[in-house]
Amino acid sequence: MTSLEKELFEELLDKHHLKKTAPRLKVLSLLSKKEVATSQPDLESVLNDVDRVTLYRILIAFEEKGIIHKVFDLDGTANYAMCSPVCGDEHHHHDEHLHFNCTVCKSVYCLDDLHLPEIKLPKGFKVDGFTLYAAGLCPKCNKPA
Amino acid sequence: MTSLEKELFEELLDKHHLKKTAPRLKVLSLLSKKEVATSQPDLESVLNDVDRVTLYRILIAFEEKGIIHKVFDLDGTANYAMCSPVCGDEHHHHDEHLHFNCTVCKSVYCLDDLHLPEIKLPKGFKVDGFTLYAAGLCPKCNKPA
DNA sequence: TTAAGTGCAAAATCTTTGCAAATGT
DNA sequence: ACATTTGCAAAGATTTTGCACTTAA
Repeated sequence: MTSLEKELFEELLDKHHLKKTAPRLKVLSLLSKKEVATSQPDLESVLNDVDRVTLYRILIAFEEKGIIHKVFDLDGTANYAMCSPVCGDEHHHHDEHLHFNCTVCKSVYCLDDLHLPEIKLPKGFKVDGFTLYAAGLCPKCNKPA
Repeated sequence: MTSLEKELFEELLDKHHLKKTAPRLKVLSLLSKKEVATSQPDLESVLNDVDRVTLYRILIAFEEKGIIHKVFDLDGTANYAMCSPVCGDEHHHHDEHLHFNCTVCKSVYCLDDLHLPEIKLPKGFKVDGFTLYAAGLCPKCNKPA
């Protein structure tokens, strides 16, 4: 973790009135490094010096504050990813992103900036937001053999 | 369960080489009655004479055969719904449906027949199928007070 | 100093597995 | 009769809760 990154993370924690503790910085560092969403078990195995319970609590806190968000992969396991660089305020959650599930490597990509076309629902439904899941092959697994 | 329904369910089970047992018929009857997807805990509480383990196994078997499908609500809990009337063959799963999550009553509607507009992904991704989630108010909860 | 956060132990849940008894074909 | 399917008991895994100790502010 570069010192620049560290500053960024500390700023982020400050902004949300969270203390800048080692476990939290580790989680942020890890998630921000990855372009894909990471499952709780995966995080756990990498952060093996952080207590499992602490990890749970960090993830919950981060999600509440809008620092990270949860997406579910095809098996229904929760994966966590940073909210796009500076979406992070608690009220404005733009959920209009695409989550891409790779069927081979199981990675979950959050393709945040993508315009969804207008979609019309049957009468009576009032839509607050969309989330689109796509399944298929990610660039890495789509390489010709 | 009318005798007509019963016939239908038995036929369905036959088609998939599953025995027509009481627990299975109950699950089918329950799910087919509901327009919305039902969570495993909900099913469990209604089918209180069916063992929890049996329910797990029935749901797994039905899903494998393509009789029902799983959708995840906003909290990540799995909800089960009948596959649309006669989609039920194991190979052709048209996943192009919209799952609507009501934020008030938590119901999950499967709006199967809905055309999704074309969506373009970044280079390198190969898409097999889309699933669209929408959150908001369902017709019931959207009624003026 | 003190409120927030961590880590451990223990409870509560949820899910899976093994096997004998029951059931459908 | 035979292969499935069920129900129970027990193992395994996951998640939550309580509380004393530590740490950032």
